[in-house]
Amino acid sequence: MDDISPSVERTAGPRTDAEDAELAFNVFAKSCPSRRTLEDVTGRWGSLTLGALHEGSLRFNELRRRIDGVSEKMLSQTLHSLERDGLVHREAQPTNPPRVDYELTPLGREVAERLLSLIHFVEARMPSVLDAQQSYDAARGAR
Amino acid sequence: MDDISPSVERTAGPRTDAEDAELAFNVFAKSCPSRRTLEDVTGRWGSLTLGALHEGSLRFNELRRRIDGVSEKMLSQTLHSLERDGLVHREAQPTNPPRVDYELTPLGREVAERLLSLIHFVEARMPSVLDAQQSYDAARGAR
DNA sequence: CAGCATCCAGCTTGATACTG
DNA sequence: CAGTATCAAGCTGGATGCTG
Repeated sequence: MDDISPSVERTAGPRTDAEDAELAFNVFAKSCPSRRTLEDVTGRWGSLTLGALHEGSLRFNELRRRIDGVSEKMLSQTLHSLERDGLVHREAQPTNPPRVDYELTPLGREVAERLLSLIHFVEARMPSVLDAQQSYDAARGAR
Repeated sequence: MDDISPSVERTAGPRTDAEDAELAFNVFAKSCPSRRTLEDVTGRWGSLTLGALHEGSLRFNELRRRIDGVSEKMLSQTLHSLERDGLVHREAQPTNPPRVDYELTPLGREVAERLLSLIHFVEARMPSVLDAQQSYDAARGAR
């Protein structure tokens, strides 16, 4: 029940490549690797990093300033994950002082586009969300 | 510099409503409320909950089973957040045993669509991601 | 069934200090 | 500049037990 290969629950019959991909990697299944990747992408710092890089390549400390509140450590860690997933490319120049640029890969760009669609939508609807929160808080727990 | 109202950095001049919304609520700013909401939406359990509810309304334990690995506590907490943000509607029937259905609000549905676009894309490209991970691991730290 | 309250292990995170 | 290393602390999240 806890098999190695990508989690799958299928019935039978032939399938298209598209079906295959979606069925083979199902985020709703606990042990599916797509879950980890989705978390890298949507995580607190991952989403903001991809969002920032969508506008163009940035250096380490530029990213740090752009993403208000991220620590050196978390940014470093986040960039490693995204690079490992093949979403971000790291370009280091062996100069002194060192200069390293980070930019999205083609795959990363596609991911970032979908992510930004979500981010922009949330930003645009914040007034509605804030209203809902006030109603909710007014109704129940003032805590 | 740490003001109360939604974080803004603008130059000047008139603006459209759309511009207004995007500029007023900027996730890249640490203290902007949109950041919290984005985290509710993209968080580990929030994203899966919205994804699951996109296919139709579900009861508490149906959700629990659907989202492999979520605990009672986390699901409960997640649903409260999403309800508070106005993305999920809770419909309780005062029967015995109790029956509670959760479903997306219109706003929640729009968010879920954008989220699912991202989720499906990631699922579909997992083979590429897995390849990238292997290359990365092979090159550097076998850790 | 649909939850809430409590406890606590441990992973994540943030400061700080140090390296190339 | 671009990170790594280390350590304390706090929050996340799981397990358990109970309520309506």
